[in-house]
Amino acid sequence: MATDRDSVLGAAVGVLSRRPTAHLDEIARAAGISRATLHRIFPGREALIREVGALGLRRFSAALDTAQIEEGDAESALRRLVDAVVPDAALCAFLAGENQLYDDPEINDLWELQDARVRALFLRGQQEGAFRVELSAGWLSEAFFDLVAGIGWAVQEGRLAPRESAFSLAELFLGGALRRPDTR
Amino acid sequence: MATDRDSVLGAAVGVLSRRPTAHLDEIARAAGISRATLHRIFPGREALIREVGALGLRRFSAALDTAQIEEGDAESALRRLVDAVVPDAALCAFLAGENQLYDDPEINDLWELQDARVRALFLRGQQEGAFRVELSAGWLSEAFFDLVAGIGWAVQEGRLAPRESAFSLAELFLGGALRRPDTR
DNA sequence: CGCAGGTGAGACATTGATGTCTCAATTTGG
DNA sequence: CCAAATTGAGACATCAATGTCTCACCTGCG
Repeated sequence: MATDRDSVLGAAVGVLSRRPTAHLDEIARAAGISRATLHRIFPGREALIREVGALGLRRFSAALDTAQIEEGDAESALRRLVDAVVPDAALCAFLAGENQLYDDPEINDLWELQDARVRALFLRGQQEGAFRVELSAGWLSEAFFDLVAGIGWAVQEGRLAPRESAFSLAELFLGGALRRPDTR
Repeated sequence: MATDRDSVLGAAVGVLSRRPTAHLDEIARAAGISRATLHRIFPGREALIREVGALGLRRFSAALDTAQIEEGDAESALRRLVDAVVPDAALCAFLAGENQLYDDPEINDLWELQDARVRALFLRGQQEGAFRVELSAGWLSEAFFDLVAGIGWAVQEGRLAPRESAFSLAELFLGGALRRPDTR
C-alpha cells in the first residue's frame, strides 16, 4: 500500500519536475494506473502536489542526516551532502520550481528548517576558514540548491551522465570554474 | 506603441518569473491595464508567454553581444557577461522555468544559438587554460545559466541585494565556495 | 466454483480560466 | 468644442481540466 503511493509519487516527480502543469492524465499514465485510481490514492491534484513536496522535503532532510552535515570539517560535510542529495536531485528540481508550495505554512516551515541547517553548515565553514566569507551564507545555501536542481534537470533530460553528476556538482560549487594555477 | 508592449512585457516578467501559472487578471493588473486591453495587445495567453520568451532571448543575445564574449581572454569575457546579464536575470529566471517554451521550434533554435555561444566561450577558456577541463563545457554553460536564474529569483524575492548580485554570481561561479589558501 | 475487492474505461457535471463582445467613460487630436 | 479612438468594466460564451459516478472486468481467495 505504502509502496503503491510511493511508486506513484516517484512517477509523478518524473513528470512534474519537467512540466509542473502536466495534466493528471499524464501523471496517471506515467505511473501506470488510471486517472480513477490516481484519484482514489490522492484526493485531488492539490493533494498530490503537496505529497510530492512533502516527500521531497523528507528526502532532503534525510540526506542532511545521512551526510551528518553537523559533523567533521565543513568541506567534507558538504561533499558528503552532495553524494547524499544527488540521487534525489529530481525531487529538488521539483521543489525549486514549485514556488507555490511555500504558500502552505506546514511545507514552508519544514523548508525553513532544512534551509537553516544548510546555512549553518556554510556559516560554520566560514568560521573554520574553509569557505569564503565574501559570499553570504544565505547566498551559498541558495546557490547550492539551485545547482542541485540544475543537476536534476540536466540528468533527467539526458544532458548530464548520472555518474558524473556528483562530481560535477561538488567540483563546480566548491572549486568554481577557474583552473587553479597551483593547488596544493 | 512599442513602448506600450514592452512595458507590459516587463510587468509580465515580474509576475510570471515567480508564478508561471499566474492568471491573466493578475498580469494585467501588474501592468496597470485591464484584461481587455491586455487582450488587445496580445491575442492570448500563449502569445504573451511566447513574446516574453522571445524578449528574454533577445536580451540574452544582446548581453552576449554587449559583453563581446568572443573577444579577449575567457575569464574577462565571462566577467563582462556577468555584468551584462545580471540586469536581465529575472528574464533568465523565467526562461529557465518555462521549459514548455522550447516546444516552439523558433524559440528553441534561437536558444540553441545563444547556448552554443556560451559553450564556445567555455571551450575556448578551457583551451586557453583558464577554465577547468574536468568539467564539461556543456555543464559549465548550464550551471552558469542556473545560477543566473537563481540570482534573478533571489533578487526578486528580496533575498539578495541587487548591488551584490553581479559580484555574488561571478565570484561563486568562477572561484567556487572554497577559500583559496594562497591565490596569485 | 462463486464471491469480494480493486481497477480501468468512460460518461457525465463542475469549475475556473480564457476568449469575445458591448457600452459607457475617458482621452486624443483636429 | 466636437469627433474619433482608446480604454475599463462587466456580461456573457467557450473550453479544458478536474472531480464524481457507474459499470464491466479481472484477480485473488475462500
